[in-house]
Amino acid sequence: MLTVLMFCTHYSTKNKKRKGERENWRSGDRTPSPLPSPRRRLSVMAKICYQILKYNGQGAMAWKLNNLSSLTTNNQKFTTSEIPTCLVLKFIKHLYSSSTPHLECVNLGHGFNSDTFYASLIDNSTHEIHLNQIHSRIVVSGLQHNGFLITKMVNGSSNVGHIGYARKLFDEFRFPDVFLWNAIIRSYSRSDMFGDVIEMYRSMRWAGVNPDCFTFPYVLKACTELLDFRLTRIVHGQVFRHGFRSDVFVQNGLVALYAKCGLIGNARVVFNGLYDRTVVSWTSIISGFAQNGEAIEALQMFNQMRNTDAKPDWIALVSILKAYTDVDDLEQGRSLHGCVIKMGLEHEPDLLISLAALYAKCGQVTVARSFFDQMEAPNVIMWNAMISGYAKNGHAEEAVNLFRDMILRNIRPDSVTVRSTVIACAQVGSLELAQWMDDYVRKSKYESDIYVNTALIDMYAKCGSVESARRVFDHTSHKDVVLWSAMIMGYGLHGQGWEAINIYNAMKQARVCPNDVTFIGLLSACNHTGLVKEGWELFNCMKDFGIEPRNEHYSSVVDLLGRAGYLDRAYAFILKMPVEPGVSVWGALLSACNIHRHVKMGEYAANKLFSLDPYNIGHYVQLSNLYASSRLWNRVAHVRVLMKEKGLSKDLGYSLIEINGKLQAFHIGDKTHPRAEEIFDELQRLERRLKEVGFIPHTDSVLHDLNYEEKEENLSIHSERIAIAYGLISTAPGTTLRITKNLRACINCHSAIKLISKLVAREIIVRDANRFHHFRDGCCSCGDYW
DNA sequence: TACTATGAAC
Repeated sequence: MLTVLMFCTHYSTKNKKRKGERENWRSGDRTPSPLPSPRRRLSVMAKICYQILKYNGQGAMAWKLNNLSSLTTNNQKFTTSEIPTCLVLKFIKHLYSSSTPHLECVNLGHGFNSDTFYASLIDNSTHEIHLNQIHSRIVVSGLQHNGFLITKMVNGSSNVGHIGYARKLFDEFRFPDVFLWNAIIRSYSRSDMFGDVIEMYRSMRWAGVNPDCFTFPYVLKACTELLDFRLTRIVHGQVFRHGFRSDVFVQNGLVALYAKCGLIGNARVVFNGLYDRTVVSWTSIISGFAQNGEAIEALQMFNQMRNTDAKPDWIALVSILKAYTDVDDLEQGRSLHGCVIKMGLEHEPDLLISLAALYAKCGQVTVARSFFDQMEAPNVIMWNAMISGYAKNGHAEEAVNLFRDMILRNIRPDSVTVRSTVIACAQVGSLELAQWMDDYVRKSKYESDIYVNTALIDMYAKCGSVESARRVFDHTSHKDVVLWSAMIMGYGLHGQGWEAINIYNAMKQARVCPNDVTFIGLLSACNHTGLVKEGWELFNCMKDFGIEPRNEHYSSVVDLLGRAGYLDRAYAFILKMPVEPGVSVWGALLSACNIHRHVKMGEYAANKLFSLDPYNIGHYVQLSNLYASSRLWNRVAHVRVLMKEKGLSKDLGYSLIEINGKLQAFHIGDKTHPRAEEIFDELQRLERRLKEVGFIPHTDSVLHDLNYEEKEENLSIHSERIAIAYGLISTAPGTTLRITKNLRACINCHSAIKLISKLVAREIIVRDANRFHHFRDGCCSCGDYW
């Protein structure tokens, strides 16, 4: 109060200055101007100032409304219901700036002081400032103890998103009735502050006020959100005791609550007990079934619903669709789609989005796209469904193009869009694109979004620049376990096992607890670097963190041991596994047998693989290579027959290189490029120089077919070599060449590229199917460990 | 004076 008095004194002494300042705020100056002072001391205005200051903390803000001069409606009369908000506000402003506000108010008619008038003002308010002013008027009119009006005020405050103001209003009211209690409970519910809902509910009961049929829906919703089973039981008991066993709103709340808690049986009992079922009751039980993975039950319920008076709407369908999307059930989704058409709901935008999401997730990108194209104005979520659908199904370029489209059309991407696009960029593998995307993120508001940054780290690692990945990592201030793990993975991919371990140690220092994924990254980093001892130790300390190893972890260890030549240990390790060994485990053993030419064990592993994963060509090729390296030609032929029987043919190898932002693909012996002649000249030149320095091709790999490419007499025309030659003639000396290959690099090319990097003094970065190879000055970052 | 259900991206 002291502040207010000072405030008023202050302004009455500076009365002369006032006029100029008023001009100022009227002309649109946004800095809060001082309040005009009342001409008469101790006027009504002082009270108003007080209220505004108290409830808003920014009293001057209240005076920033304009167009004051146009109000000349003193003699005009409105009934309360027809007063438009703008006029009301003009009126209030006029009232406030007038020298005799109270009198003018009276002049305007009696209706302007009634509670219905204020109720209409409150209902029309769209901003906290309006409410502040109305509240001031209420206080001035002596209506501050009117429970109805204060309830309205509380509701109004929560509608404009000001829960703190609502709470202040509530706290100042001495004896809140059930309406006011409901209003404050509702306010918390609307602000998703469910803990407070329960707290207020408790206080309400403590104050001896009985909850009514409007109280329980909010309380039940809060129980649903908090997933507090103990509380649920208590509240259910109270519902029972207060006699709301047949109130459909309350009972609907209970159905939803039990369904969300996973107690679908209880939900069903409550639902069956309802004799008056509304759309909401049906939707609650249907989505309950859908969320609990009982899609068939949900659909049956939906069909039942269609035979009732409750007109089914699309909401229930959305939750059933979601259930199908979650389990990739395209067939059921399709039949539901038919249902949607039969019901004439196929133009409902939200259903279209759900359908598109289903089709996109199940790989039917074209169908999803047709929905997308059908929509007049697809929203962000629709764009996101398309972008991530494309990215997930190997159409990464399409995803990026869609993102560009989106920007061109001025549709604001959200963090999910950005993240999905970054993931797509990672798949494309172009560093230039990666940098473009990074730039975009830096300029957007998602610069410090941890999910986006995690995706960026992964993207840079996959696009060949572990340094850039590290830069993003260093610039992210809050690091969670996923971000740390992404960085560890990145180092692993580039064969920098020690860096990965350093990061892991730093992570522990930062008191971030590793998870299963962290260890997958660490173990694969050890694999790619040949750190057998370290990998083994890391595997063994997983249990210290309470992490149960999965197949991925076991296969890493098998790989680690097997590659280092400890085949028997690897085999014994598999036998001791507490879970059934999967494809990755036997695959690791087979490839280790391949390296060390252990035919017997390799055959054993291959047979396991053939029964677990019969249509994966890789296993057959591996076995065939194993036989070939042991010169068991009959068996090689036998494997070939097996492959033919299964109708499997080998993947064609190709390499990509990006020159000036354009991706160029080359197949083996590819002469289709316009500059093919120059390319092959360059290849021959390279070949000559290799011979000069004494390079001897490993002819073995022709037999081995290690990289799955067709058997060729001339190893120098493997696709990565052509890409390198093209890169050399198309870029300035010293430029780093970045190549992506769909298969593993063959040992011959690997050795040749090492030398080439030295001969042409270039860094050559090759991303093969497994990892990155950085060739520089005659060496490869993988240390021949791949 | 007012109430409950629901979903799409990751």
